[in-house]
Amino acid sequence: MAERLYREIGEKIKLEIIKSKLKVGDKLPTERIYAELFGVSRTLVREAFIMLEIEKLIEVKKGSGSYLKSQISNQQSSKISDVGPFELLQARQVLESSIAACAAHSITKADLNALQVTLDLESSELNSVEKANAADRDFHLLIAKATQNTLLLDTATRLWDMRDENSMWQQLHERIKDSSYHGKWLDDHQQVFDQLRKRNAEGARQAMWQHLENVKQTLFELSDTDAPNFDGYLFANPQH
Amino acid sequence: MAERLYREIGEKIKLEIIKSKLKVGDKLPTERIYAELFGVSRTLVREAFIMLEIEKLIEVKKGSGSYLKSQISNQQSSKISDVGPFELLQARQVLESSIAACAAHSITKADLNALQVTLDLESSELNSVEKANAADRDFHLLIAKATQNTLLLDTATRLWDMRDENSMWQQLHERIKDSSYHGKWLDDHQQVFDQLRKRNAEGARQAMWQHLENVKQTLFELSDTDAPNFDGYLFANPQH
DNA sequence: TCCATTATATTGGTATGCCAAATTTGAATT
DNA sequence: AATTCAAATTTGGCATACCAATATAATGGA
Repeated sequence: MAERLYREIGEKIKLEIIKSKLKVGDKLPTERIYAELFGVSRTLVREAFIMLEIEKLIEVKKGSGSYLKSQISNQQSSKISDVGPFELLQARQVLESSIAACAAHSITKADLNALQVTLDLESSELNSVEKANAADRDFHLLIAKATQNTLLLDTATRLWDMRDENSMWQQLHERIKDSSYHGKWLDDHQQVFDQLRKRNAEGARQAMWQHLENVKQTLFELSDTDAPNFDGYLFANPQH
Repeated sequence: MAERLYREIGEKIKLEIIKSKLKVGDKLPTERIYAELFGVSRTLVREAFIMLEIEKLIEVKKGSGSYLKSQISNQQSSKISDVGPFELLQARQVLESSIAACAAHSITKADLNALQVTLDLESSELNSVEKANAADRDFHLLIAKATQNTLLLDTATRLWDMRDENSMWQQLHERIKDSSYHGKWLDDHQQVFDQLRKRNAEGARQAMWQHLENVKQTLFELSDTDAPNFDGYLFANPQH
């Protein structure tokens, strides 16, 4: 474990808030009260409050007190980051296919050149898993960047980074290393690129969708565990 | 202003990291060094470090030091929340239309019922702006929830909440109050609902796209300032 | 020379104490 | 009884001091 103490305190405070049924706008117990309650110094409670403040759950006002800013859900209480890899891929499929379609309208020659460079890098770095992975990330994020929309890039980045935080993905990633799937995905990337160069929005959407469909399929084959429930959407194509 | 000092220190540290060109994995200067550099106590630097840690930018290891966890972009450096309302709406249009299409596959009768209730609420609460606004939020987020995908709901929620943090939106919102646009948007919502009920994915996508197109159009009319650059995408329909 | 062991220094972790802003209280005044 | 204003209290802000874990340097034996 060896987790920093302020986090532990912070989680305890969240539970305390839930238990005492505080509503948005309500005043929280003071730092000193929590300190005594948990048997720690006020410094630690203060750090925990900062954590909650950064998470936008509370608002701290000097001389007045701290106030509940948004309702605490059980999800926020524990770790949200550990969603299944299939759920993550599905989200990426839905969102990134649209981002690719959007990018097809706004992509510039410079963007296309950058993508080309990344594609070349991917094909030349098939041996180094780390390099190939970085290039993979670049490819997807460059497309999001080509939309010229900060929030779309931000969304794509957030989803990608979640992948690396996901514990189950780590395990699956080990097996992907051994396989030769990066070669297959390279073809996928090439097709997405071709559609973008033609500025074909629907083609780009389709290609990106199919690419992530293939990734899901691969992951499915590699995982010996039972597949989580996809509600019949795993292999469904929204284009149909 | 009256912002809490640790935030200020945290931003300064981010700039300092960028200026010194630290890479992911590199070791940061110690808390004591920053404390002396900024002329504050180590406590404040420590609080700033906690802020960066919560933001997943750094990792703090007792007895060893703190390390850069992910590359700091200029966006994370300053306030990311203050993107233009049009950029935000464009992102919502791209993403939420796909989310609606996805939801059309997985939506349950219970979801549809909840949506119906929200629609009724919207039409009955046309006078109370606050209530109508809450219902509006519920409508959009219920659809995201109907995808059964945590991350899609999370994404939609994030985008919506950004709206309220956006300073320019606040001003525009004042004028929307006076207008009767909520009535028009109610029709849009009804159409989205109809497509979802028919489980028509492409219809839902189209309807949601058009709805947010209308919102953009309204905002465009209401804002007397020159429109930001949309790169010809503002009125483009990816379905074309 | 190399490796294991111990001592020292470095670095983050926690507690205590005092300061400043905000709030509350209550006495004085009308 | 209502209002005003100042003193006291409450509450978060910040700094200093010491503790504990880690890393590094020094030491000594093989």
